[in-house]
Amino acid sequence: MKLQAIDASVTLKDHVYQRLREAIIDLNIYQDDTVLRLDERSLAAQLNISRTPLREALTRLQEEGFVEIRPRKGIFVCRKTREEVLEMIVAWAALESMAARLATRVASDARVAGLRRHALAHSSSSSRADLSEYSDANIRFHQMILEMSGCALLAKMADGLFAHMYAVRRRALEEGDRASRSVVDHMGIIDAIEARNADLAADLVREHTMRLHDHVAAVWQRWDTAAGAAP
Amino acid sequence: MKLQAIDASVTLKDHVYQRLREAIIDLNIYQDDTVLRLDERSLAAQLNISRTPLREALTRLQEEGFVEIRPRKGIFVCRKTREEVLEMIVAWAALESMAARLATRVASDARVAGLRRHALAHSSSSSRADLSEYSDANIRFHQMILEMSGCALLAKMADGLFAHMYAVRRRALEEGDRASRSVVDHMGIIDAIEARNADLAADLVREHTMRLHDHVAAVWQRWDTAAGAAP
DNA sequence: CTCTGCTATCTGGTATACCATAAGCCACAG
DNA sequence: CTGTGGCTTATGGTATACCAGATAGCAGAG
Repeated sequence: MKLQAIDASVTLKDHVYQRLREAIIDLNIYQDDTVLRLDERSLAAQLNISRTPLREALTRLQEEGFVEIRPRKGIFVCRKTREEVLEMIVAWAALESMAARLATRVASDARVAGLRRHALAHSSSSSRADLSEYSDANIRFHQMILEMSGCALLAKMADGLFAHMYAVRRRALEEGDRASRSVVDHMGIIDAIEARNADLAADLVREHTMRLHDHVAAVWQRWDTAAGAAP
Repeated sequence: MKLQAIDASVTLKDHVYQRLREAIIDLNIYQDDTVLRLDERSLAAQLNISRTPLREALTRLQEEGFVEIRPRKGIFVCRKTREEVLEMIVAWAALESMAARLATRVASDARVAGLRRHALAHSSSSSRADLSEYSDANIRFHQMILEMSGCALLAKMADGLFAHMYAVRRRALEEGDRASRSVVDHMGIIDAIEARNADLAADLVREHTMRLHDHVAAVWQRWDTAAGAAP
């Protein structure tokens, strides 16, 4: 008889953490009049657990910048300011640029071919109305580069940033003809990696991501007034 | 009458977190026969608090990779593998390289002058036996570049990496004539920033940090056998 | 009518009690 | 002597009780 091993390392607090994380990411907090207040007791009741594991999950979420816990005031989902978003994009550009550089050295030809295949398969959707699909494919493209670096930490750190930017990215891509420009950029990046040109690949990735940075900087001035220390 | 506002947002769990973090960083776990096991109850007794805030602090430390919590097994201080250390150095190079690039655009002449002053003040200690002092000054040098970027997130992310590398860096600098080479590198970096040469500054910083990467990769093969999933 | 101060209540912070699993020890059967 | 099964104990996981600050509403003094 063969039995599958049971993973006893998944605890309630881990489940709760993941659930809350997904829920918060799905919120699309920006511009909505969503209630950003979380109540420990009612959350615990909803999830049918006690406050203890819930609080440990919330601690993790605070650590990652998804929520802010103000003692005896409340727990609030964080609304990133424009400056914070811009800084996240800068950090992302830094990480992915390095990833592209490494990829030119360590990525197999097969992986590069796979990247090109992915980019080609989804390039058409940029011209269609289905920008949401293109947005997902676009994120995947960047994740693939990060994975091709062979450096798991780069990918992990970038993923942490991505999580905060799902809402942002959708909106950013929907404006102007950024999508088609994006396709051109992607092809250039793939060519550089394929040619094993480390400096060029790193430069192109950085410039590509920093274009999003400049775009966000130019388009969204309203944000910096939205959040901050409430009285 | 003027009174200083009281910061009521510092809670026990925050204190505990900081204490434990410092204690763990001071451990210099590598190569020691230090006990890596932490016991919740005895820790709580030592700190004279209950387990609840302690556990929340430990959750944060786990999130940051300082400890590993194995359900019903124990809490262990993490010993990074050689591969993990190398990846941290890569990520660090990525972040600081971008920081240097930004610094060439936004750092004031005064800040750059301050950086040069710092580097000059401590360059002599590299030839002396006091490598510990040089190591601290060296870390400070890199932090200054990160701060000069004006991007707080880059600095914050890099600091998270530094914390894990205090033990590593001390040892790395103590071998060979890396210290004197380091001084030369630093001056080149300062010159590039002063000349507002973004590409050069970014390249020099990256290459400088990646030299540490290659050094660690070459010197410490033993690590990759040390840690891992214990039975 | 207005302002002050009390109080009821809500919220997160902390302490404690209890639970389930893991691990080592030991007695007993073979 | 050896191996098995159960018991004891240690450990983290979870639930619950209690605490103190924060907040809003209300009553009474002015």
